[in-house]
Amino acid sequence: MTDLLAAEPSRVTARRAQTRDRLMAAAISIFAARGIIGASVEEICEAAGFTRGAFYSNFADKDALVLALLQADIAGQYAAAEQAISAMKSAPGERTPEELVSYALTEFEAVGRSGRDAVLAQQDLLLYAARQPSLRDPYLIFADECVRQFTALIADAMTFSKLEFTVPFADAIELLTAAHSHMHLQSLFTGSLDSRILHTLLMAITRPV
Amino acid sequence: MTDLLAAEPSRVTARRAQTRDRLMAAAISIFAARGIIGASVEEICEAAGFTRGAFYSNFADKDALVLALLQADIAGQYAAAEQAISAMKSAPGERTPEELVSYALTEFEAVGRSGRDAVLAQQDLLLYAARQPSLRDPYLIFADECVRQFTALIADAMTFSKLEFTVPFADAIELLTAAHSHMHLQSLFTGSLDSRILHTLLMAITRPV
DNA sequence: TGTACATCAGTGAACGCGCGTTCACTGATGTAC
DNA sequence: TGTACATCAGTGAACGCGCGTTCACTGATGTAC
Repeated sequence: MTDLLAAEPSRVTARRAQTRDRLMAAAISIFAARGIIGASVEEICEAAGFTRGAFYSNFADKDALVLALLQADIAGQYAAAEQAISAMKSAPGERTPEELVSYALTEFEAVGRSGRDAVLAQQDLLLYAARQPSLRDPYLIFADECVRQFTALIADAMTFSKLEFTVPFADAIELLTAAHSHMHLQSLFTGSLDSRILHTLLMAITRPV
Repeated sequence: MTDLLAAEPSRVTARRAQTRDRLMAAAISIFAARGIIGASVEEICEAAGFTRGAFYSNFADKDALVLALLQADIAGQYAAAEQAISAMKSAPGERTPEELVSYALTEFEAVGRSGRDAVLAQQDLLLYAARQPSLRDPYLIFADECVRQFTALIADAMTFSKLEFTVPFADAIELLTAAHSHMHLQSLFTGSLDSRILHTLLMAITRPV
């Protein structure tokens, strides 16, 4: 019994895990460049330094890889939120409450996946999931988890900064999420992330406690 | 001289224009279903009732079709904005100023391309343009024009409703655009368009003159 | 520790398929007399 | 109006190519004695 249970995790050897990781990392940049639909398995394997056989030894097909990426992203998002909160709490200099929250959001960006590749890949993922019925539910779970992390971050930042929303909390989160996405998509064309809009929105929907 | 000038438009026969239109309409639904990258020329032609030769007789390649779609969308957007404004001005019943503006936005949705296919195709177009250098500038021109229409609509609606923004006008437009896009993307998963967020935002960033 | 064997992880050739694009063609449309 | 000819618009077969997926294989890793 004990042996059987122990056998399961030991099946996933370190070598195998590393191969999976390299394939997944390569996939993000290839997805960003060509889109999930346009990315060929060969191109991903080449970028990761493997042949196509290695891919099919690790993933049933392209959708399985996409699913694995979705699940892996949640962990990173969680770490980013935690780190952003503690960064804010030890923010240097004098700051207005709004600036503190803004600062937390900026940290959140910096820690999480927020480069051009990540933005392109993530947006592509959304569209892919909206089209592919088999990925719809996994994506919704992923999105929910992202909103949960984001909510925790904001709630903590608001309490710390002694601010409250002038609109229902859920609406505030949704508006911030919308502005956040918009900002990222803009950055695909301008080349740089401009968080002014997020700041404007924050000021418009918050007040001191 | 007159003949030469007159000859140009007569080159584009009615038959040819109709073929182009049918190909473009088919392209939107195929793009929505499979993505621009994943959509095959054959599938588009089949949906439009032509063979592939007809496609290449009308468009240099797939990118030329995408470009034509971009340009065609601007006209539709313009008509939608105009119609939304006049619909608002003759809105039935008693309404608060915010409701009037909300109503104008809702009308804007209803008239313009805002079905599931249009949302998917438009979002896909954004990503496609962000990746394809040759489509970057045409897309930016398109996006600018959309913002211009949207701005005209909002400005008119605000004046009519005797409201003003509590944030800079440009920021207000950007926030509304962000909420607007967010709403549409949400609808891809929920299946229905929920404009509550737009209304919340409007109330948060406006006040009576 | 050393050896013999078993299992595992990744290789690379092969397959069938569908794609984008081209082009010689034919029927439809337009023009000149 | 009718006829003969020219141009146009769309057809459909053909091409070369790259893709996803499979599979017999080999070298690497792990295990038992």
